[in-house]
This record gives sequence, structure tokens and C-alpha cells, in this order.
Amino acid sequence: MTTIKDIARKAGVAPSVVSRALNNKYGVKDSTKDLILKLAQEMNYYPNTAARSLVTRKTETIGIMMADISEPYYSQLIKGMEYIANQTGYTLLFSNSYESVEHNRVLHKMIYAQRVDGLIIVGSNIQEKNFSLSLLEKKIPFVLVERNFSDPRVNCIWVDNVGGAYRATKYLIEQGHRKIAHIAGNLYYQVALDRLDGYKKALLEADIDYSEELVVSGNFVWQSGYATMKDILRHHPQCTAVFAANDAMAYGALQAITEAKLTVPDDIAIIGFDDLEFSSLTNPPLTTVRQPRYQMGQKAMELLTDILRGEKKNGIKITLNPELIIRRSA
Amino acid sequence: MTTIKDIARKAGVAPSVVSRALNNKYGVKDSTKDLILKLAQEMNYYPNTAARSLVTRKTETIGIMMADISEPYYSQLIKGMEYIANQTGYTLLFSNSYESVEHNRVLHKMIYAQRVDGLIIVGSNIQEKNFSLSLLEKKIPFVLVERNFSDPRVNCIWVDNVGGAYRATKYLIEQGHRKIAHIAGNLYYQVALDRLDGYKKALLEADIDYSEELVVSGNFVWQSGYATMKDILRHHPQCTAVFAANDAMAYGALQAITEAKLTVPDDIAIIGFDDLEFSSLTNPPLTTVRQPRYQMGQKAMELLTDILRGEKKNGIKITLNPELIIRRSA
DNA sequence: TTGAAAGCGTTACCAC
DNA sequence: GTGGTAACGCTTTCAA
Repeated sequence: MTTIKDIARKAGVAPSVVSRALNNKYGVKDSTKDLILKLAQEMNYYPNTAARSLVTRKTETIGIMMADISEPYYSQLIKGMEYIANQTGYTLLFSNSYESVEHNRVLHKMIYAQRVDGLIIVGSNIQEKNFSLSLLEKKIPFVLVERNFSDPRVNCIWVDNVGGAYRATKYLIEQGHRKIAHIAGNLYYQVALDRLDGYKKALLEADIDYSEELVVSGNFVWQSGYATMKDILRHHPQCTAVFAANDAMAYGALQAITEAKLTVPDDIAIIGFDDLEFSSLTNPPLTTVRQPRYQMGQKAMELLTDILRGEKKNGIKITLNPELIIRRSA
Repeated sequence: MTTIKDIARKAGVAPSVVSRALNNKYGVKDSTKDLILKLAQEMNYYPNTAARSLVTRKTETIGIMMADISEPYYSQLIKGMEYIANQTGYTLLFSNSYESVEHNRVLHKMIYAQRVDGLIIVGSNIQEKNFSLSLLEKKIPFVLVERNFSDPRVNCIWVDNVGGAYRATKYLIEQGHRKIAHIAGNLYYQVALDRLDGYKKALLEADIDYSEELVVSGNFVWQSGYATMKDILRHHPQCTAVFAANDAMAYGALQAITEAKLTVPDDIAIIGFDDLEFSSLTNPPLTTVRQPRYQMGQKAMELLTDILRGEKKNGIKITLNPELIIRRSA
């Protein structure tokens, strides 16, 4: 591997000059700079990341924490982040933080080992406030995605879940439904709470009594949508519509309804939340609330980059709006 | 951030002793070692990654290249790799190599910048032989997944695609089908070629004439399955079964069949390949060939780790067997 | 068993 | 504009 010293020797200058030339800094004559650049190319020079970050104390790397990188939900988010990172030159380091306990491991690998300059944290487990606090204390720049944390020092990007759920439920009401069940997410998550709120709000507005019995809690995976839908079918046969807190659970619900030989949307209408890629392929295609995930990823990355570059100050909150996508399940 | 020097000072020893103690090397008295370990804990010491890898020339990081990290197909593969990496202490650095051209960027970010100790490359684009060759030349340890490259120096892990496709097709034949179409993948990919071969082999064995007209090529995404299925329906109404080279295209085919008011499997039977999570949720649930993806990820990671640790030599080839999962689409 | 010192490749500071 | 040198935090070698 060629080093800066090799180039310096060949060019007949000092290593420091080479460094400055390569980094486009002031104080290098054009002609020597040209020579150095030419030599670097010829000699196939690439800066050593470790050496550089040892002195600059920067890694040009951003850590991404999410519950499970392989959830289809995250794919667009990741792409949005990558798109910006490719432009700004940052490298992304992913970490699956399956559980809160794992946070500790991430802290080790990313923060203490000083592998990243900042963090993007996706997910809204409401018990994880402490983690944010400890990051704040350590002065690690970070942005929270899918989470609206009121602390004025933290950066948040989230979608208006209340509004999205409200619109979905309202749409069902407009279609004439009065007995509308809600398959909620795990209520440890802010998004689950918010979507439940939106559902209630629409009911209230339409003078429909809110009934706790019609709200069943799943945990965002299709299996729980399937199981809870079976319960609803058994205990509340008068239901004519269901609003599921995410698409995965809606898929499971669809499955349960199909198995019960009922048809969607004629017997039961169903609306999901997220608009996963697959949602246009269900039978019937799923009506759902689309989250601008690609855009969320982009915004999160842009924001963190700006903060790392000193172009923005901490404490920025960004709200994005979801959109009701009407297909054929409601 | 506490450094080794800080600990050395407090312990009244030299930095080198601290280093040795922390790394469990010979030549440190138990009592001083205990003291150092205790101090390290108290003072919240964590080694600086950059400094360490600058001298050891190791990053304890493995680069993962794949076409598109967000493809559901890859999720289990990633989990398998992570599982092993967590055990061995390696950090994973992902890179989406959407296209061959991108290889260059990856080389820069990972190899030239010396950010990784080795590479796992997932994908089977047959035009990418040169990339492997250049890695070989640079002496970067790597393993290829989903690819059987005959060069005796390269490590490969792949599934028996020919066998899987053969079994799927044979199953259709056993169900009485004679006019069986094949929605192939992009034939630049080895896996697409292999699955086509397996299909032919089963036909041949059953004395069914192979007809090129019944093979249409998609590019592995559902849209192409949808489009090609429409063609098949129009031009070959006598077809009673379809073998799709992957599940995504099978989903599209299912969609096209449903839209044509035909039923699966009565009018047309369909088999996919991969067994994505979603395949048990289609209507009807998809019969498909399951790839042991989690296991592939694990094996790939184990193999690379062993090679990096000097416990295995290059040139290892591993074949895994796919399994026919019979659901209700065929 | 311990310590001193060199060195990894880079940047940054200060003198020329 | 340029060069020398120290420094980043760590491991390794060699001598004590």
C-alpha cells in the first residue's frame, strides 16, 4: 500500500505538503499540487482510514440502529439514507438492536470504540428514553426516527401517525361502517399509541362510541394480525371493518378472513398502515396509509449530516405526512 | 476518553503492560493484571478502534456486498451472518452493489480505504468474474454466496439450484401437468441458468418435449412475473402449470392469473423458488422451493472467519440443498 | 515480569 | 509555499 510518504519522496516534497495537496488545503503551489495528484493516481494511493481518523477524531461513518434491519418496513428507509450518504461520502454502519438490552452492545461497538461520528436511531419503543439521555450526556449527535421525543435538545423525524390513523378510520366511516375494530400494535411503542389515538379521534368525531372490546393488541407481525382477527371474528361478528396498525398485521387479518370464507371488502373491509411493497399484491390489494419512508431516511441523514458538519443546531423536529392509498380492501 | 496511558499512570506501570494485560497476553503478573482490569472497568476504558487497527493492520470488520440489502430475499441471509459475527466479534459493513459499476466504489470504500479484513459477496451475476479475480490478486479473503465459481482458489457457498428446480418441475409433472411454462430469471445470473436447467432436466426425464416458447425471461421482480404471466396466458392458453424462478415473480404471476379470473391451482398450478416469508400469505399459499438462507449466511460467515483466523485455507466449496415446500398453489 | 521506545499513516502546528 | 516535527492511541520488540 502506498502511503503519503512514498508520494512525498517521489515528488521531492514533505509529507505534510502531500497531505495538504490531497485534502485541497491552502498553501500548495498549483504546479506541485498537480504533480502530487498525478503521482497519487499513478501510485494507486488511497488514504488509510485508521490513520486519518486517529488524528482527525472523525470516522466519516454514521451508525444506524434499528430493531431489525431485515423488516421490509425498513428497506426504503435504508435506501433513502444510503442515497444521501453516498452523496456526502459518509459510510453507514448498521446495527440490529433487537431488544433494549442490546443497546449496550451497540454502545460498545459504535460509540465507545469510536467507530461512528453520529447515530440515527429508528424505532419508537417508549421505554428507551434513557438511551437518548445517555447519548445526550456523551455529546454524540443523533437523530431519532419514528419518535417524537419532546426534549428540546433531541432531533426527531416522525410521521403524523395520529393524522394517518384518523384519515383511515374516517374513510371507513364514510363508507358506512359503524362497527370498526382496531388491531393495535404493541402499546410500548409510541406509533401504536398514536395510531390508536387517531382511530379514537375519528370515532369520536362521528359520534360512534368507542369500545375497548373492539381494540385488540398485536405486536406488528402478521401472525398477531391473524390471531387477533380470528378473535374479532369470533367475538364480534357484527364488525364490518378493521383498521390494522400496520400492513403486516393486515396481511394476517386478510388471511384469517379468507379462511373464514368471508370476502374483503364486502363482508369485512380492511385498512393497513405503512404501504409495504407487497401491499399492492395481496388479494384484494390492500388499502393502506402510506408512510413516506424513503423520504424519512433521506431527511434523517441530511439532518444528521448537517449537524455533524456544524450547519445546523440540535433540537430539530420534522413531521412528515402519511397518505391514504385507496386500493380494493376498503 | 480514557486511554491506555491513563490507566498505566494510575496503575503505576508502563502502557505496554496495560496493553498486554488487556489483551490477555503472557508476561503480566496476575496481581497487576487484576489491578489493570479493575482500573479499566472503573475508568470506563474502551480501546480506540482506529489506533488499534493502525498498528495491527486488522479492522475486525467484514464487508458484505449484495445487490440490494432491502430485498426480502436477503433478510435471513443477513441474520445468519449477524448471528455468527456477534459470536466472533466481527463487525459487519454492508454495501449495496446495485450494479457492476458500483463495484469500483465498494473497492474504494472497503478495500483501498482498508476498512475491512475480508468480504462476503452475495449474488451470481456471471459477468462479475473479473471482480473476483481482482480480489484474488489483491489477496483479500472473500467468499462468494449464491455462486459456484470453479476457480480452485475461491470460496463458494451455493444451493443446488438445478436440483431444486428439477424437483419442483417433477412435482408438477407428477400432478399430471404436461404443458408447463417456466418464468426464468435474468439469464445473466447463474442461478437463473441453473433453475432453467433443472426444469429442462425434469421435462427430459418425463419425455416431455422442451419448448423454448414456454420459457419466458423475467428479471426476478414481481412486475416481470406479472407481465410474463399475462403473455403466457394469452399465447399459451393450453398451459396448466408454471414454474417461476423465484417467489417474487410467482407473486406477480398469481396476480395476473387472479385478474384473468382463473383459479390456482385448479386452472393453473404455480410453484416458486426461495420461500420468502410472505409466501405462506399469498392466496392461495405458495408452493415453492425453500432455500436455507439463514444457514447460508451462517456458513458464509463461519467460513470467512475461519479463513481470516488462519484456520482454513482458501478454495472451499459448500453446497446446500433446497427443499420443496408444498402449500396450496400446486 | 516489566519498561522504554519505535512505529503504524495521517494531520496540524509552527517555523522558515 | 514548504518542511520538520509532534501527536493521535495503540501494539510490539527488545532490553533490563
